[in-house]
Amino acid sequence: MRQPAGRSARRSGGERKPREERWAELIEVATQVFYEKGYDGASLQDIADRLGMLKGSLYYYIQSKEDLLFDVISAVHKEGLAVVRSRSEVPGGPLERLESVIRGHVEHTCRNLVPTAVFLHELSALPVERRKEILGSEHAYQGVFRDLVEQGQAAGLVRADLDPRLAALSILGSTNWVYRWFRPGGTFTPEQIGAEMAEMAIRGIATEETLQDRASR
Amino acid sequence: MRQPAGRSARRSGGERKPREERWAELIEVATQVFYEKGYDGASLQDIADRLGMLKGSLYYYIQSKEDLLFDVISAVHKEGLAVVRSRSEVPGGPLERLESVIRGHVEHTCRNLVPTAVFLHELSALPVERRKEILGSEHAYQGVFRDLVEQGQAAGLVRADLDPRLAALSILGSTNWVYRWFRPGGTFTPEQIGAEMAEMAIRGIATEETLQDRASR
DNA sequence: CTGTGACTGTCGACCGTTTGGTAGGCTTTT
DNA sequence: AAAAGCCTACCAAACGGTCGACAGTCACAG
Repeated sequence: MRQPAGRSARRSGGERKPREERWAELIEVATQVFYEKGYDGASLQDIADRLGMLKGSLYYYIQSKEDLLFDVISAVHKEGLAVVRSRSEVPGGPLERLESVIRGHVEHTCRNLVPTAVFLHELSALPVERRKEILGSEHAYQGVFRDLVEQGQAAGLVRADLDPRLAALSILGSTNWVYRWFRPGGTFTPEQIGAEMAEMAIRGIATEETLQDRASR
Repeated sequence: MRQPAGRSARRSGGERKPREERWAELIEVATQVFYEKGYDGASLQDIADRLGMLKGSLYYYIQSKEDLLFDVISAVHKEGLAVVRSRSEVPGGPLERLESVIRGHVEHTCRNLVPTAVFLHELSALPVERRKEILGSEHAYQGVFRDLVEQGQAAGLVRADLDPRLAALSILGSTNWVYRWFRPGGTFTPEQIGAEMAEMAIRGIATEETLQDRASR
């Protein structure tokens, strides 16, 4: 437990804040700590320390450590999915929509690096039921990508011999991997990454004719 | 600790095996347990239980829990890197080599799902120094892919406006993501996945002329 | 063929620390 | 005076790790 100084240190920091404000801080700090140490490697002590409160006090806000991870993850997931879903309904053909989805997804990942990393990396620390509660029984993200690929095939824009599930997983792989190497202020901007990845993805699945049409525009 | 029955149960399983054999078992079991529970989530007790021995006995083989993870990870990594490196020197042009690398990488991942997953997922549980000891100071995998892309550009086969690092990361992303969804006996075979991913990747980075040449072959 | 001693692999009990979690009381705000 | 926010003090369990004891195995001497 190791309280800094059980004896002499009376109510040291102990700032009192309204519930909502503290809750926001809690989520933020927990996200950061889970990011740095992983869910199992992080202790409630770590989180409490950084908030300037005692471990026991956390239970005024949460019911369990697991709940905390759940809240962190489900928040990012909801947000990310909203971005992707809205982009998938943008005006234009399937390929324009796919491009928009990829760019949006990548940019959102880069701008929310820490929460996204926790989502992608620590989801497996949740028990299956709670995982499903977040993802839906069918993987939602995957579905958006796959649908767009299928629409592209229906319109003759995407190679017909391609398995749409595989294509979706491939694209999702390259975009989801971004959280492993992107660093803000690094060589690339989120927009650059999004744009180039979208371009590669679309060229990867398009028919030759589609590519020529796009080139001559 | 909870020994099954400290009193009555004399040497229960306690099979005695030669060092090498046990070591192999240990690595295998540890890999599996790390896969299922994650490094921090797994306890030496879990591993010992599955080996039919006591926790303390593990220290006849290892110096620390961390060493165990290190050994598990560095083994897969060495193997995987060897596959990729050898494939990168296959006869043919840069694109043929890239295709071979991607196929080899994906197939190796699928056929060594569990160790690969531990490598990709738990590497971050190692302290930085030991991580570098495995990866080399420059990320080796990434280098192989990037080099091939650059060679492709030099030969005019790959779009010149593409950043080779970004292209490498994109390809590596889609292939490394495979460990998250592939299941043996599922819809796709490793060969299928490797082939389709290679095709998508190459089309994604190639110039229009290259694609037409390939199509007319 | 037997006796002996060194070695090897495992046990069993233990240590100090940390963990997630609980309960009741104190203080500040409303 | 009630409610909200946080602290103190505690718990049982689990963790990684240590260490002396000891049984089974094997090589070799007699």
